[in-house]
Amino acid sequence: MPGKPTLVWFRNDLRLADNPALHAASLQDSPVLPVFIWDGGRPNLPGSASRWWLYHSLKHLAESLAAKGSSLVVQSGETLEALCRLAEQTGASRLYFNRGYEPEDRLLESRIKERLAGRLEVKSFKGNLLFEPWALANKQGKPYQVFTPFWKQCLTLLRQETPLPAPDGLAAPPAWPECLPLEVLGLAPKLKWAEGFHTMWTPGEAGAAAKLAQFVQSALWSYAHNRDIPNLPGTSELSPHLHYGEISIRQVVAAVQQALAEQPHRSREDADIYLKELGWREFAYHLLHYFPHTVNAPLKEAYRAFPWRHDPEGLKAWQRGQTGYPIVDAGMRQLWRLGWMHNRVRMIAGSFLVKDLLLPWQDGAAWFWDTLVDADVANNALGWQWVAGSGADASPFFRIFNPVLQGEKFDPQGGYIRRWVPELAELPDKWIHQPWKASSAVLQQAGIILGRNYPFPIVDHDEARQSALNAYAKIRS
DNA sequence: TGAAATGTTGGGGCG
DNA sequence: ACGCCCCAACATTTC
Repeated sequence: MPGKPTLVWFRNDLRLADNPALHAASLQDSPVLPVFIWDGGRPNLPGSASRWWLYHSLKHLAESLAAKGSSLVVQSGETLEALCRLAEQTGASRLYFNRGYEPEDRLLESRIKERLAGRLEVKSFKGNLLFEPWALANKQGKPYQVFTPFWKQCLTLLRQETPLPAPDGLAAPPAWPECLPLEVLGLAPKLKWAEGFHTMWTPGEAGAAAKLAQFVQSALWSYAHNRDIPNLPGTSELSPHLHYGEISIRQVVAAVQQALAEQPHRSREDADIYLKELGWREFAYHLLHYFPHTVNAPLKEAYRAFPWRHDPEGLKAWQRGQTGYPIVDAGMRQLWRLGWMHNRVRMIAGSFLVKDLLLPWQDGAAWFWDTLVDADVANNALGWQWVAGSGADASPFFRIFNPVLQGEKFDPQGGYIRRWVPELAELPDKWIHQPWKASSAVLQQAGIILGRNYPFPIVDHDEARQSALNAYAKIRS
């Protein structure tokens, strides 16, 4: 029987299908030893919501591996130490993994190769992006800072690729190393907070595949319009699955391409717009790779001098969905309940924090990091810097969302508000996005007492807009 | 992947 | 019939 085992190090690629590292390992005529290591000391440790997801995803992965006659070896501790120890204990001759793209990942991977390459074959694969950050450059040979040309190049390079199948079976090693029960990692939240997450999410590869199939069957074909309507399931809802690699980006693209090929009458325009959104994800990783400091600091130097306010009460009101602006509050409460917020509302709520409250985007990024199940270093930094106007190809600072107009435009019947801010449910459409303008009779009729069961606006948007423009003027010249 | 401020136009009321 | 004014409606500029 077989030679020495191949260690397959699982990270943000918690799937069996289209997993290049696992696939390559399964082709070797030797046992496969899947391993996951929880390093509680690493930077950018997943936030609470993300850890909830990870716990369930690992559980699912372990079951899938068991069904293939294999097992997931779970350990905790410093990653390099754990891998060395495992290599030693198991006598492994190979270490395979899919590359990660956070700055710390790059560093860790090179340390692993340095340390282990003499003793076993260390091989890494591209599993999580269409184009690795360093694979693309503009005509001057420099990293892109504008999305459109970046995406144009992506499209010229994009090929129809067939995703790899899941391995039929995985040969087990003669003995399994020590494995921690998942519960020991302390990933699941102690509060009941996350219980509602299950109403929307099924972490794991099967849940991801189901979401993709559902999306390609329906919402994809009205994506151009419906993706902006927060009260509709108009988006793919794949972000957390993609973050943990329960589905690969290549599988998603292939599914869209295949649907287009099989149903030529379908709207290519909608599909193209969706693919472009995936392009923003690629762009985020590209930027993170070349400008790693932008996780915490603005890409545009001038923004370092921006006169942000200090307002713990305002921040708290925003976090709890008590700003008095219904669309903002609805978004923040959806986030708390589902670990997710519709993208249109992320822009509105983000703009409100940064431009109406004049609070640093890093505060918003930190809250999102802890509460989003799809929290992702690259996407979070890109999204917040876009909102704040301080990033690459960002929304100009003076582009300030009006929360009332945005609400009226994208939630005209107020269904989203009524769902997430139930105390406003009885208000007529006309006032649902600006309850403070309703007459006292209307408010009474709807059972609302402003300042009691729903707050007055914590800032006046028109005044806040002027303050924001004044603040912006200070850093402009 | 905004919104407000400002500018322009053209139809209709009216002396 | 004509010029003048008003002001939607739309376009452009500015933040």
